[in-house]
Amino acid sequence: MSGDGGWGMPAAPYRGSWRLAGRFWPTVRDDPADAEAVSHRLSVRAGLVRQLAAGLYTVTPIGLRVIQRVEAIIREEMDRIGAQELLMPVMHPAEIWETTGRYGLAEQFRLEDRGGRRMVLAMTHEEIITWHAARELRSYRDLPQSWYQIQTKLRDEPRPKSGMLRVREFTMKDSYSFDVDEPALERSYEAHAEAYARIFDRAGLAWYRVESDVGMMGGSGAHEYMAPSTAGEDMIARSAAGTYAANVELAVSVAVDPEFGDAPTAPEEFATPGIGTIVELGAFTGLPPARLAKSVVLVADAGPVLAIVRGEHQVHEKKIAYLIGAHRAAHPGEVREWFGADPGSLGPVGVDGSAIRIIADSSLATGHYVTGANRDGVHLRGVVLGRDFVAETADIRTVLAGEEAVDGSGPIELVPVIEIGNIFKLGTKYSEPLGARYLDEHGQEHPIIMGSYGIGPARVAMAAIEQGHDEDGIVWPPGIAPFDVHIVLIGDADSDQGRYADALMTDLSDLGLEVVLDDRPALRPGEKFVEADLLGCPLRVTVGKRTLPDGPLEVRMRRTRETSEIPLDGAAEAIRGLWLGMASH
RNA sequence: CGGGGCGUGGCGCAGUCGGGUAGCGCACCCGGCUGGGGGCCGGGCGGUCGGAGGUUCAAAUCCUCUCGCCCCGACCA
Repeated sequence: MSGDGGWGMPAAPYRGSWRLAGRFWPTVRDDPADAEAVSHRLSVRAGLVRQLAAGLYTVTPIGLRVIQRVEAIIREEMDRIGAQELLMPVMHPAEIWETTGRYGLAEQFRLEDRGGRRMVLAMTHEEIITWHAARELRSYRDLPQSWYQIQTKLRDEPRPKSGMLRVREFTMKDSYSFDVDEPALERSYEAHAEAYARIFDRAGLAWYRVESDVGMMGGSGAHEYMAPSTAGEDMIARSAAGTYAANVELAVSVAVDPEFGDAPTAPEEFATPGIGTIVELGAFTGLPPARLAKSVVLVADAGPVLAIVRGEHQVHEKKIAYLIGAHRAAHPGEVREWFGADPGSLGPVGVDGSAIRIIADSSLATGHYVTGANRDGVHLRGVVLGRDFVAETADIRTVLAGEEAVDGSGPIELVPVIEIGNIFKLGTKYSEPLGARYLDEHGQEHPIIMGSYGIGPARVAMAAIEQGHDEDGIVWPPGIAPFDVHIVLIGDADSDQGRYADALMTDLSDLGLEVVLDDRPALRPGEKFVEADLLGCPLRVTVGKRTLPDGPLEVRMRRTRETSEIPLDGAAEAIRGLWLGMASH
């Protein structure tokens, strides 16, 4: 499911070529002190962005070219599937958000206008677009519709970080589909999935599509588009063959069973003085973690819960939350009151299931385990689920690298990723409360079935930097580079070389390439080369005194650093040929 | 919101422990040399040390409060 480029054709609209002299292009020699992520460091150093405040960035003219190329690709591919661009306000009346119960969310910026009317700043636009749909779409004849916009969104992030990767104000492409029923939604969803594959391929990213969390509110399906990067905040689990891929928030796997040996006919007590952790217990018993059971006490609204996973696993917060709702860890005093022992010696045997809900991870269904005996310093061996204690079984564990994919496609690897997009079957989550309904051919009223689909253009750009850079700077994929060709002029603009470089820029532009000509006066050649490497356009052409009068012209590929020398005669066509060769791989 | 770190010319930093006239590199300005990988020589401009209050003869340095930014965690596109 991953893309490796291709589709490198420059996106419309053609935005022209630049002479660099006099342009605002604030490069930086040193890494900014507060930047950690590669994309953060390089986007600042290459003069693409400047920070205003935490999570608030200004995009420079040259940075904007990249963003606009990403957006142009998005527009082409959205239009191709028949989606229609519109634009909605960033500021909304609070009442609409109250209708769906989303007024007052922590990340929501809220304000009042001069008349004291409560307003919110857009985190997203489901409410607004559904409000319009409710007024305009009445009949099955009006459906399906797909509407999209590229618009500023604001979220009061608790922790902005990593430059443009996690910010409080950002541009997002979001589309919304309106359909008569689930099969129709499925078609809209698949159309978006195809568009997204083309978009991320054209942007030159390596990416995965993974199953994602639909949240506790339901929704019938969702996928996220993930660009692998160590700067990523998310983690996906993926099989070697790639047929299984999911966000770790819902990833499942087949745990690898250890050699259990024969179980004793009944649990046997043994003393474990001073043992309080799985690591200590493993060392003490000489058993691998997979033969130990870890008991975790949680407190949900409905009461205490004993969650049991194997020693090598962790209780997965979200998975357990699906079962028990909001919860917290039990206090030590509560644990002692309910179990008669400290957290280091807990276990399910003998626990009153009517007072304490017991949930065991499904990996415990086979084998026999060492558990706490609910007496300090005492454990039990040979504990068997179903024989020695009763528990609900469910998948409540985190996935571990090396476990088997559930579809049998091999061992799981965990990959850090940047989320660059998502597609989500909303169903009637918004159409119901906002009254978006249509009449079918029999005059029956139904709620409109919706989907929503997002992409963060700046994240696409930052992910491209994360995936494409070297020690000298950015290595843009051809599809979204700020320019296709970077001409380094060594010498004055008013010289034979200068005039040649200018003419070459014109020729290349006429062939459909976007060119930046570094005609800045009084800069050392070395500075121009260094900054060209930093900016990372796919091709660099050097025009200097060696070039004229007879050539050759030196052309260098940024990615491979390969230099080729081409004759002056037909140079523009030859450069275009090189560019096409790069862009199609 | 919990934990940690940092705020000193435009940028990167030293000076803070052990109070005593604010320093370095780069950038910038002027002159010259240079001109294919952030070049060289000479001469300059520029900060009152995030902010407020306090201690002291004296505060970048000590104390209190406060603002901002970064990183880890929790949370999220």
